Amino acid sequence: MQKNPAQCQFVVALDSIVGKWKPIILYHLLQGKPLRFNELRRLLPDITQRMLTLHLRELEEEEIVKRVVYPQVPPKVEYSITEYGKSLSPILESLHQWGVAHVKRKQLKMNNQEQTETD
Amino acid sequence: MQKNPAQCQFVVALDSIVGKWKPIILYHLLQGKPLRFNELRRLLPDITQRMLTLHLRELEEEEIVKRVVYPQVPPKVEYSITEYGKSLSPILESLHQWGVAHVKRKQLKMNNQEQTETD
DNA sequence: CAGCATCCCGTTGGATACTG
DNA sequence: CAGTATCCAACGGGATGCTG
Repeated sequence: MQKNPAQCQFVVALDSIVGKWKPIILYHLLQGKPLRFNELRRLLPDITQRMLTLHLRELEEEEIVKRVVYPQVPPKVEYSITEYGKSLSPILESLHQWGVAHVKRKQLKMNNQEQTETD
Repeated sequence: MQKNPAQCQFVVALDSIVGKWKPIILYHLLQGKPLRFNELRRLLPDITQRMLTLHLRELEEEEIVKRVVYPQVPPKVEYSITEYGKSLSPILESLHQWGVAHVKRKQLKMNNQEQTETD
């Protein structure tokens, strides 16, 4: 790892965001409504139970996500974004926008290529 | 991977940034001055040649970084940020700031914990 | 100088089965 | 419902040696 502390903090921030499903989990929780475990599963059709659990635990550890267990049968657990977690919102937002633009750019390039190929 | 296209773009953006050394490489190139391969190595003392090459190639592929080869002996290759690549700057900047704040927060918490333990 | 090739290992994530 | 446990595959990344 890089020694220079001024440069290392990128990584710290990225660690909280990186993980195959973390951005999407955060996206849904940032909508504001607390979500139950299986609600999240439904929103992320391809995630495995295991990964959902792991990622949620990590986000909880960073205090980005809050986990509330309702002591009842059948069990009910709700996940929500913390106030602190909301501070990630602008970053996610800019990442998202940049991503959209980036994809468009790539597609444009692809089209131009086909164009010149068929010329 | 998530099917919903509106949510997928996070990942696209992250892909361009993620990689153990990419943020730090970008940080240096965003200073504006073109850098030679070995200059970058010196700035990232712990990176291996292999990883520097791989990451630079990926960034080049995304047109975030421009690679210029000077046909001379010994070879000289300069890497610089593209105009397009500069559009990542605000994102990197916010990530950095969030990272700094996040570390401070963690340290504060650690200190408080020691405090209560020794009470 | 600026790489590429090869081999290797640890981590991340996936598949599946089981449980309070 | 909301998880755990176990096993396994893929990939990112590291170490080392060679080259135009």
